[in-house]
Amino acid sequence: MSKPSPARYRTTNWSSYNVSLRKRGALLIWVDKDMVWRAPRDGRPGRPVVFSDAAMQFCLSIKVLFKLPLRQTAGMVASLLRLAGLDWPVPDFSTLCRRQETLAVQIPYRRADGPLNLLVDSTEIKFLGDGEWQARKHGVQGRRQWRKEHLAMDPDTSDIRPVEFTPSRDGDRLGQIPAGEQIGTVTADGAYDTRRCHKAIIERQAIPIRKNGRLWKDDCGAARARNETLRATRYYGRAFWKRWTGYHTRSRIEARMRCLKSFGERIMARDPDRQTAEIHIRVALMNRFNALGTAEIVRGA
DNA sequence: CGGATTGAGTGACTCCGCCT
DNA sequence: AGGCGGAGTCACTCAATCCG
Repeated sequence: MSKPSPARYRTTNWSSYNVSLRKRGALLIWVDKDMVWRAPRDGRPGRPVVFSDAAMQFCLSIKVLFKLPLRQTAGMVASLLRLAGLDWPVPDFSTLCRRQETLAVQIPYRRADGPLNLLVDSTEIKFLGDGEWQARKHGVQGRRQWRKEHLAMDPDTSDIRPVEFTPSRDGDRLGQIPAGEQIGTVTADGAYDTRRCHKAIIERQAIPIRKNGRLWKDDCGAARARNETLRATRYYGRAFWKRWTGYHTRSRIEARMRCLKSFGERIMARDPDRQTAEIHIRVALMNRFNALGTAEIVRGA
């Protein structure tokens, strides 16, 4: 048996790995200045991770951005690094695939002062194709597979905050917002008007807001808070309420949804975890580009 | 030192989509 | 419709590291 070639990549000077890419000319605008290509020692037994999560996210970002398959992504990243004059190894496409499954994508976001007001919406993204493997894997036959994707936008910065991405039959959760962060209001449509959602929102001491609806039974804190909101809405009327809650800004999150869809209607990954990672990478890219500059619209004199 | 653990590389398998 | 190439995933193997 022929033994694996000595290294497809030249041996690397590991000590140079911690050099900030930005200092290298910032060839790649979405690379964080603190990005470390090589994974730090984690002290666990076993073969250590070669590539850091940041490196993985970078490679997968290239993949998403240029709509490349895994194999071509590895080649493109190698080429980019060469252009940047960096002698760094590039993960194998198989490594990319495996690490994508467990990758915790870092989604950059900016924060304005004051409590966070969230606009929540969801959209659906189609699986790759309708092949038999899906029916086999997911036990659903003859039905198109969709993933529901939840986005929460911070209207102050237009950044998308970490989202929950669940199979459509699962419930909704207000996850991934740091526990220390104060949430002011959560604005969502009727799809989120469930007791579980309200419970999650009330637990964070936030005010849930929705368009219209009937009163619930006053049997728990979540229901009472919701009823109060509804009564206020009815009392003051829709127009005032709209101004009060800024509901019209919902159109902004729908614009962000369209933006997200511009990455393509389909996700390449087949496994749910990898799909989640892929969506998160799209969101991270959107926020990154958003942070580069957003049009500021002011009323004329 | 050697077993346990875990990540990376390799080849094979399967699916998708294009082409004929 | 079927062939074929490209692509994603998986099982297996190898390699590196920890720990008793």
